[in-house]
Amino acid sequence: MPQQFIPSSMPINGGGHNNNSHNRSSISSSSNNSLGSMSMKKSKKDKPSTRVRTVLSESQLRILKQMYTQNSRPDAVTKDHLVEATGLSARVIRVWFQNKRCKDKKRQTAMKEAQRTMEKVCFFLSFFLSSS
Amino acid sequence: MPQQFIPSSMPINGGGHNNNSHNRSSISSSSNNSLGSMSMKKSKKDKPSTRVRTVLSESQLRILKQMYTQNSRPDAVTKDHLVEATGLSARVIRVWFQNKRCKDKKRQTAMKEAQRTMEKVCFFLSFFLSSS
DNA sequence: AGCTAATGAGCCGTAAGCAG
DNA sequence: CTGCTTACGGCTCATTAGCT
Repeated sequence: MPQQFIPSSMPINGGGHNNNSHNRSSISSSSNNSLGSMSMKKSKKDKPSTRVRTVLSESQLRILKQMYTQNSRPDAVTKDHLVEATGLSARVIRVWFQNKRCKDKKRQTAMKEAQRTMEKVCFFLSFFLSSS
Repeated sequence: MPQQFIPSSMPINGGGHNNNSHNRSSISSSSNNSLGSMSMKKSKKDKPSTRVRTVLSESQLRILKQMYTQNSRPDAVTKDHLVEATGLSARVIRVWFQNKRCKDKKRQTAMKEAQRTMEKVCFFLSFFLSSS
């Protein structure tokens, strides 16, 4: 249930990294293409654990993001384009956009909520101050 | 930013034992690498202690350090380059950067602290001197 | 002894999986 | 498709252990 909570406090800090980190990414190490050949069944029964997480490289991410700003819901042709441009599989592209949309929406909702509570706080604050 | 608390908050995650070990003993001190004939796999029983400490050669270290000055937090592509350039495993590269960052940070913090206490000392010193 | 690779725990962001 | 959950890769920080 609560994977998501609204922090409600300014980033007190967080351990760790400066807020600007866009550093994420990775590349497939030299030319792997793990798709296909690996016989991983899609049986829903048991997969004790082998999910292959593709790590997107900086450049791939940049391409995807740019496209996203133009159109968050690209049609098939566009996706095809992206496949070619990034070298990723169509599936990865699709999933990326899905996740991105979802994430964005969630963030926006959280932001609105935060703003609302902020306004409330400000209101009460001004109220108390004016009463004295 | 300077202060860092370790929250130690709720233990949400169950478990989490992940261990991937790619083990690769790369011992390349400048030249020779021949084989790792000694393949000590980790048998879970009997050697609580045999860590393979990689000794970095001068040239490898130079490459890493130079890259570090440019970017202390390289992305995967860059790391991949480093893997190729140094002949070290990706894991070793990653760990090196982690340790380096940590070390740097610690040193910097210590330096700041030292400076602060220095200022205090100077202040008191000047105070006592002026009083006489 | 000091340096510093390596390890482990705890956490975060997010790609992948699945239900609806 | 959305929305939620899960598992993975990487990070920090503290600690352990192998060199010179």
